Amino acid sequence: MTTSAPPLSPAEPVHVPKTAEVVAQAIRNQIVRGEILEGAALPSEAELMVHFGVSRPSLREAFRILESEKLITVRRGSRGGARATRPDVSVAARYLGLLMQFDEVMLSDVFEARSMFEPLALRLLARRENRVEAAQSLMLIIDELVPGIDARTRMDVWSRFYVELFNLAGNKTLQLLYGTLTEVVRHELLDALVQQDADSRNPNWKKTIIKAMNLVADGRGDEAADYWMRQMLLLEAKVQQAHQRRTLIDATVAFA
Amino acid sequence: MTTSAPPLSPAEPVHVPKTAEVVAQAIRNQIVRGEILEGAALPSEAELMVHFGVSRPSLREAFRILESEKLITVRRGSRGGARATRPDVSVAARYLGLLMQFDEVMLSDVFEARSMFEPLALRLLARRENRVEAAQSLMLIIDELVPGIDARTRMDVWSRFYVELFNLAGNKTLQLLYGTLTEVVRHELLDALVQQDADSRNPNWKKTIIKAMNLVADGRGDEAADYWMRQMLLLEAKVQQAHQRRTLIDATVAFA
DNA sequence: GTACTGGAAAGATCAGACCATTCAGATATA
DNA sequence: TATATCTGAATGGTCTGATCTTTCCAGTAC
Repeated sequence: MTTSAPPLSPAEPVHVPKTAEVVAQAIRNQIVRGEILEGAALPSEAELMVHFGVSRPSLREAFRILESEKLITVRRGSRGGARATRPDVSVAARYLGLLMQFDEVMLSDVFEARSMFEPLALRLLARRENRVEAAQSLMLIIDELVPGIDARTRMDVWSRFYVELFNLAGNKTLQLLYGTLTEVVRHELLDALVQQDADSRNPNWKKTIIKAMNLVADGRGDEAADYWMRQMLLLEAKVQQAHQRRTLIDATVAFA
Repeated sequence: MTTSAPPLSPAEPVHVPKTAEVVAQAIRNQIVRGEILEGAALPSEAELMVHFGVSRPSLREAFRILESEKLITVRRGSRGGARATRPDVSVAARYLGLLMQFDEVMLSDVFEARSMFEPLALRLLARRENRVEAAQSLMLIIDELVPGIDARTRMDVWSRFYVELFNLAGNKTLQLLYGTLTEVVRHELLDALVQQDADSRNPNWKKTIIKAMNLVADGRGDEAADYWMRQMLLLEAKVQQAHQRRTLIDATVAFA
């Protein structure tokens, strides 16, 4: 007799992994787990082929995947081959940027989100024991913003400031996300700063920072955050005009 | 005569793009720019080979890259081929997860960051004109949290609540980042909820939400955010114990 | 009209070849 | 002896061609 088949749900297309994916996954795991150290060389293509029992094209497809994830870099020539690499936020930023382009996210939207992160860092920092020294070291960075330096250098200083801010704040996740967002709008940031040059020398920026840092050092994180956010909103108002209605897709040189 | 070479900076190895990368980039651009619509089929391998003037292996390497980015899906058989796909946060989440594993980010760190996002959404929402209706619709979702439902369903309700919260808040970037973070800790979230089941029926959760929503509807976003955050810190204290010192790498089945 | 079946379309994988790059050691030269 | 140059081996980059597998569609039998 034939037992009638049980009713099935609508159909769920299972993804059959291709050889390259499987191989890439295996290598990825080894790297992430630390079994292959950063900078260490992987076996040669020939060895990996026999190890995984796959042909060269399949192995190379796996390499391309891992390369696009910046997990490996491949060099040719003698003593060449694949080496494990430390991935950075640029990859995550690329994908987030992609998603944002699909969603037609506006630049102003990204800047808004970014400016909401900074107060979070201030709050966290104000809760830490080393807040006084932290605030001081941050002000040291800001001190480098002497009048007359060019936009490029200014951006570097600001970058270092924020990296250090989130670093001291102590939440690595926030730090990563902020870094990713910054990477997404990196070009626009530079533009904004260049434009700012035309506007003013903005010496009162330092005062803003100093006041916020003092609040942090006093452990008054909420006030620091509020103050910072209000100041940022003022800046945003300016930047918004420049980025009004612009989406990421307009801004991206699209990896060209 | 030989002019002496000018002094060079330390040496910056230029990345020579491989054929597959170039092809992948070209296709990616077409997809992102909307020249290839979601779900639309790309030309067959044979056609793309002549179009880009590359061999089959190179083209296939490009396919693997795009596939790993969820920009295309490839089906075999008659009427098969590559089709454009809408990428989702899972890809970004995978990479962020990778980075976090490298940095040995603790789970508690991710949860902390995640819980700092929600107040941001409340603040934004309280500034919007439709805040009253928004708060009401959000409470409708929370109403589904009747006693006795299982953890899986509860997580779905919570997911919908947060998706809708960030949706109504109006900042797509924040929404994306929150979604990404949630994806990163998806498994642990379910665990946490299951554990919660053992703890209590927590009927006072609803009260918390209702109070926060009322504050939002009143346009008192700061208070709502503060209140929410305080409540969340209480929860975190519990969850922290479970996740104490655990890094993402412990938690990840590592794409296995 | 329904169920089965054969073929065509298209990707998955492999095998082998040849080219290009890089480094190290050998060689030649000052 | 020291330095510059050459040469070859190692290794990845790319291509050509072939075979296997999956999938759909149309034709055929009942």
